Amino acid sequence: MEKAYQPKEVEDRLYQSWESEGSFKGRPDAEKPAYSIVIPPPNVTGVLTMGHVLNNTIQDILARRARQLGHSTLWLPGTDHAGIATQTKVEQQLRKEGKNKRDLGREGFIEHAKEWRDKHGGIILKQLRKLGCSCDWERTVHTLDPEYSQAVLEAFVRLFENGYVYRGKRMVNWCPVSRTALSDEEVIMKPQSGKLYKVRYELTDAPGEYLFVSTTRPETIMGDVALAIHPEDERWPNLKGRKVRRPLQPAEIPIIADSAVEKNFGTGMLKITPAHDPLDFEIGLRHELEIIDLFNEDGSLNELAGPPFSGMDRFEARKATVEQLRSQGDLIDEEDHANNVGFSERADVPIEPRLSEQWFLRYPRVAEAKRAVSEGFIRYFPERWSKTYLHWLDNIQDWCISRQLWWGHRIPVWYRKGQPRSDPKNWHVSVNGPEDPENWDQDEDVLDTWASSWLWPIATMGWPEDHAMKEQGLDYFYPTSALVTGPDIIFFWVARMIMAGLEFKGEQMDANTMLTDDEIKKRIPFRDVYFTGIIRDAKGRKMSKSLGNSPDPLDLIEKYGADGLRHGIMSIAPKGQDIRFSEERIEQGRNFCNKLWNLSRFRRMADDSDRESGLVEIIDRIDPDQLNPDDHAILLRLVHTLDEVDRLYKGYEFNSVLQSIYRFFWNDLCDWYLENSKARMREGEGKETCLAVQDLCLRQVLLLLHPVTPFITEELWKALGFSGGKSIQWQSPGNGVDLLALFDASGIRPDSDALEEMLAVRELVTSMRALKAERNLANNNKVEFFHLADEGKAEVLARHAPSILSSVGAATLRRVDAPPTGMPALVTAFGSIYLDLTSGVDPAAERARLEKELQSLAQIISSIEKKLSNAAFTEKAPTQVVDGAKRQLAENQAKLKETEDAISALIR
RNA sequence: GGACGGCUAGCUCAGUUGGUUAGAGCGACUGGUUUACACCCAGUAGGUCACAGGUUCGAGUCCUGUGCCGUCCACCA
Repeated sequence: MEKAYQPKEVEDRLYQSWESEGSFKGRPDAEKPAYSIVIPPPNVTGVLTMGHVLNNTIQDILARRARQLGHSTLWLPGTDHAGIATQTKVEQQLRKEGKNKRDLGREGFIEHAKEWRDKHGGIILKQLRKLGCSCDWERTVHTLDPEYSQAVLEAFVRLFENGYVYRGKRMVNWCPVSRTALSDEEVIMKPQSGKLYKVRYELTDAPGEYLFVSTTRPETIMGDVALAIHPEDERWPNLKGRKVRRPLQPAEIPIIADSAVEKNFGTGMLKITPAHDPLDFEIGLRHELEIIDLFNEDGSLNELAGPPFSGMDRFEARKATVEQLRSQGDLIDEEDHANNVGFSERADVPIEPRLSEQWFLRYPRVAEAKRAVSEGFIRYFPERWSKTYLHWLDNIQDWCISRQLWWGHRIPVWYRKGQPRSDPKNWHVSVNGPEDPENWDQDEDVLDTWASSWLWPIATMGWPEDHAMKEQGLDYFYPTSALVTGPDIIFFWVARMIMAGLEFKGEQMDANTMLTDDEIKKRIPFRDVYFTGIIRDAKGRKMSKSLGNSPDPLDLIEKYGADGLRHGIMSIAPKGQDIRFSEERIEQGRNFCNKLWNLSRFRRMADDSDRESGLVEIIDRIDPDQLNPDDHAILLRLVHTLDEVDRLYKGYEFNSVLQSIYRFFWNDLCDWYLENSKARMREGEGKETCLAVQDLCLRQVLLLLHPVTPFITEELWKALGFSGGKSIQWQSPGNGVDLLALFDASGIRPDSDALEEMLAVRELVTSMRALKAERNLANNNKVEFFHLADEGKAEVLARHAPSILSSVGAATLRRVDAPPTGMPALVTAFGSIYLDLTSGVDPAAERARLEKELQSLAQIISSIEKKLSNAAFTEKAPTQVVDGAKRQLAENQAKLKETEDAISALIR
C-alpha cells in the first residue's frame, strides 16, 4: 500500500466497476422496500458548480445509505432544456456567425439548437460521475425527450379540459431582451436609485391652473389616459369629472377617483397609463379607459409615442421626455428616489409590464397542496420552509405559462385559419393536433420550462402511458422518498411538483372534489424535502460565474479526490444554513481519507494474513478473557456511535454524522486505543483479541462512512478482507442494539464503567503530558512519576499503568505515602502526581503555577458553596443536580487540600 | 411594509427538552525523524455567548425589546 492515499486511480476504477456491475440500477423488487430520488434536473448545457456538488453529494449519500440498508434504490438522473437560457445562448452564437433565428426559420432553428445542445450538453452528467454519483444512468431523462414531451402536452390538454388553462389578454411581465412573457417568479425585485419627476398637467377648463403628478416613468406620459385621485381626498373635492391636458402628445384626459390611489404618496395624484403599469391597468378596467400601448416588444417606443420619441429605446426616451417637459416648463421638480424595479431573472434588465394575450394556468389542487405540507404528509427539512411555502400558496396568482420562444414544448393548440384567435370556438386543443392540419395554424408559443419540469417525478417514470408506468415502476417508486434542492426554487419547482402530483397521479378526479387525505398521501411526489443552504465564498458572497468566485469542482476533485471533496463539503453543511466555502475544509476531507488509509495500512502491517472477516467471524476472534478496560471502552463507544450516526442520518444531519464518526475514529480509535494497543501488539499478550477489536471498529467505520466517501471505503473494504467477495454497497452498518446482542452471544459484555474510567485516565494522561511538556521533557520517556492516592484510586491507576506509561512516555509511576519534596506536582481526580526531576526545578515557578491552580479551585469552591447555601436551590433543583454539586464540591475541596500539600512539599 | 434566518475563541461553526468549570476543527504559539499517517503526534494561549430588560434556585439555551448582517415576500406611482 502506498504511504499516502492516491484517490485518482481508485475512484476511476471503482466507479467503472460499480457501473458495469449494474450497482446503480433502480428496479422494482417486491422483496425489498423502495427508496427513490429524482435528481433536480440541471440545465443540459450547464457545468458542475459547488452548488451541484453539495446537492448531489447529499442525494448520493441518501441513495447509498438506502442501498446499504437493503432498499431497492433508484436515483433517477436527467436534464432540463432550460428554455430561455438555452435559446439565448444559441441566438448569441448565431449572431456571432452573422445570422439570426429568422434566417433559419423555426424548424431550422430548433434543429440548430438541438445540435448545439448535443454538442455542449451532458457535460454535467459526466461530471456527476466523477463525483461518484450513483445515478441509474440508463434511465437518464431529458425534458425534450419524445416521451417526456408527450407527457407535458398531455398535462396541458387535461388541464385545459378541466378548466384550469385559459387564454387571456392581461398584464404580464415582459422581458424586452428575451422578447417573451415571464411568470411572476422569474421577476426579481431590485432596489434602484432613480428620480422622481414632478410634472404639471393644465386644467383645460381653467387655463393657467395646474395639477401636479409625481412619476418615475415620464416616458409613458404619452400613454396617459387619465389622472386619478383618491375619492376621499379632502384636498380636491371638486376635481372629479374635470379634465386636464396631457403635456406630451397633447390631448384632453379626464380626472377620475379611485381608492387604489395612495393619498400620502407624492402629490396624491396618479397618472393612469393602463398599458404600462399593472395598477393603472386595473384602474383602467374599472373606469373603462382607453389603452395606449406605446412600446414595441423590444422596449423601444412605437409610432403612438409620436415624434421625436418613436423609435427611441425606453431609457433614451426617458431622458428625451424629461428634456421636452423641462423645455415646455412642465417639469416642476426632480428628486432622487429609491424604489424597487422588477428585473428579468435571465436577461437582467428591467421588465416591462405589458398587455398581451397569453396562456394562463389557474393552479390545480392548491388546498390539497397546502394540506400535504401542513399535515406533515410531506416533511420539510428544515421545517421552517413550510411557512414560506404555505404563505406563497395562500397568495397564489395564476401562472403565465406561454413563452414567446421556439426552444421548448410547443403549445398544443391550433387555431382555425383566418378566424379570430381569441374566440374559443376556433380552437383545437389536443396532444396530436387536428386531423385536417391544413385548415389550422398551431400556436407559435412554447410552454414555460417549469411547466414541463413540474411533472418530473411522474413523467420520468412513464406517466401517462400505462405500460411505461408499469415497466418503469412508477407505482413502486412513487411517492419518491426524498427531494434534495435549494430553497430558491421552492415556488418554481417544489410547490408546483406537489400540485402536479396531486392532480395527475392516479385516477383523474373532478376539479371540484377535494382529495381525501389517503388520496393525498398516494399522490404527493415525495415524502421528505431537504433544502440545502446556498454556497457562499469566504467573504459571504453568493458564488456566481460573473464574480468568478466559484472554484471548479473538477479541479478540487483532481487535487483532493472526490471523497475528499464530498467529505469536506458535507462537514461544513449544517442543515439548511448557508455554507461558507473554504478550500481548507476540502483539504481536511482529503486528510481524513488519508488517515483512514493509514490506519488500514497500520492494521495490515501488524498482520496481513488474509482470512474470512465477516462481522461474526471478527467477533468470534475476540477472547472475552483477554479484554482490557480500553477494549471495553472502545467497544462501547462503537455501540454508541452506531446508534448516534443512525439517528443523525435519519434527521439529515450530515455534518453531525461526520463529527460523530470523526470523534470515534480519530480521537477514540486512533489517538487512544491504537496508541495503547502498540505495546500489547509488541508483547503479544492479547494480540489476537486486540486485532479483532481493531478490525471490528475499522469495519464499522467503513460502513458508516461509505455513503459519504464511497470510493476509499470500498477500496479498504476489499483490502482489509471484510468483503467476502461482496461490495460494501450492500452491507448495513447495523445499530448498537444488534451489536450488543452479538457481543452477548459471544460472552462479551462491555463494562460501562470502563468507558468513564478511560475518559478519566485520558484526562490524567493529558495533564501528565502537559507537566512534562512545560519542562521541555516531552521527548524524554525515561521520566519517573510518583502518585499519592488512596487505595481505590491506586488500584485503578495500577490497572491502567501500562497505558499511562506508554501514553505519557514515562518509565515508572510509583506509589508513595507522603508528598515527595521539591517536585512539580499535579492534583488530579486520581490523587496527586509528582514528577521526579533530578535537577532543574525552579521552586518559585512551580509554586506560582500551583498557586494559580489554588486560586481557581478556591473560586470554583466558593461558587458551589454559594449555590448550595441557597435554600431555594437545594429545595427546588432536582436531587441529582444537587448531589452533583455536592460531589463536585467535595472533589474540589480534596483537590484544594492536596494542592496545598503539594505547595508545602515543594518548599520543605 | 411584512416574514424568516444568523450574531458563541482570530476564522468557520457545534452546543437536542434550561442544570457541573461553554466545546470542535482551522489558524497562532511551543515541542516532536517513538517504523500507520508531517495529509501526522503532543502541548499552550484565546470567549463579559451582539446589546438591554424579564421569567427562574439556575439562562448561550425560554420571553420581550433593540442593533447589525443576510434571504424571501409585497402594485406606493
